[in-house]
Amino acid sequence: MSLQQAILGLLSYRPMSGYDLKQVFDESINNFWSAQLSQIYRDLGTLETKGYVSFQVEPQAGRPDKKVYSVTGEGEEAFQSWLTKFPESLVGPIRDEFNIRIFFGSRLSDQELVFQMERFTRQVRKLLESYKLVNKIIGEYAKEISRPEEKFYWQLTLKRGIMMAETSISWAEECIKELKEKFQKEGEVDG
Amino acid sequence: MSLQQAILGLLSYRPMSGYDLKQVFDESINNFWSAQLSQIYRDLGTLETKGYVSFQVEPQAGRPDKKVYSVTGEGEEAFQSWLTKFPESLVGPIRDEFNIRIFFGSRLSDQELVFQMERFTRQVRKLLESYKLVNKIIGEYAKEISRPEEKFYWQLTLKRGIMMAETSISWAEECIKELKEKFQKEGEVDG
DNA sequence: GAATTCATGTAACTTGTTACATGATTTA
DNA sequence: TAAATCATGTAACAAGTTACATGAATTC
Repeated sequence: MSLQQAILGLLSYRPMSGYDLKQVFDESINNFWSAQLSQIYRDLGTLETKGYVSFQVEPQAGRPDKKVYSVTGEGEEAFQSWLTKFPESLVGPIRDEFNIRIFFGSRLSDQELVFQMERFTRQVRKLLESYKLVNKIIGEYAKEISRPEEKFYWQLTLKRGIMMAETSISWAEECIKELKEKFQKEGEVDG
Repeated sequence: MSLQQAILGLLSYRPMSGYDLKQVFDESINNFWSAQLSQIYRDLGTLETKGYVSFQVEPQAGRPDKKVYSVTGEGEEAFQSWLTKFPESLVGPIRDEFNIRIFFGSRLSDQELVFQMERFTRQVRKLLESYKLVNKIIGEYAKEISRPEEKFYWQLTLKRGIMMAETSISWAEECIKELKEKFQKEGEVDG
């Protein structure tokens, strides 16, 4: 459901093709909602059947034709009504495969866990770096679509991603410390 | 995929019915992986077809029969091999509907956003409270299954949940502050 | 008397992922 | 010459959600 809403919201800024939408997802929304191209195309189809979007074919020289989608009046209405109806529960389920492996960590060596945790922090640090870039893109994009007032809200959501990433790093570092202490103690007992 | 692995891992501690598994998910794993009962039953079926689990029917007085599942040798092997093979990317996609609404926050009033943010913090605070309970359950459960060494790893994953929840609250409070500043400024301009 | 707990599931549906297919143009 | 980019999608599958069905026992 939410992917369709996100698509409607993005199209309300400016008409786009499925391919364009994928770029926007990857360089901004990705932080809290990701989407595969195949899913975007499918949901654009569903939205069209519902009458929430319509498209115009834009021929291109030496490139495949573009289908440029825009939100219809009905779509605009549906999106606005979805947006204002916040669900009772604002905290959704989390799914994290890394945590499952840590949960069953007794089956792995503590050295292996430290190694994976370090790999984890490196990946999250990269993510954090990419967020800095997103911050720039946000400002430019807001100007591009002549909606400077959007920037404020986009930054709120980005801020959350940044804070979460920073917390992830702190957590992993804490884990590494505890794991190292653990196998130092165990070493003492053994030796 | 991961749900099946989580089920195998939990069953390796002690044989359980689908219903039992649901309880364990709800009061511990829920923090980073949730599951519907219907999905658990389905995946138990799939695991059985794969030969990774087997069950024994346990008749009960005045209650429906229990199907108590346990991990087979093959299942044990499959789980261990999954566990040791960490994927290249340790940071999975996030999906958060609340963030989508904030992202498109310019379509809502700042007062409404403050209201929802406050509701959000209250819900996360409740979650945090429930984590304290989980902490107790973890200790008891580790003893119950005679695996005191598990507690350490369970606490690592729980710690992450706690830190994430705390960060969410900080973020929302920061947002509320900024939103209030925003509409105070706008009030000044208007008045 | 109504709701919750225990215990099983099925069916229908929605959402997300992976692989495949096409084909020109541009960059390394 | 291989790959990435632009641009469309389809098909098959996996995973997750919601609604429905049964039925006794217990608690409010």
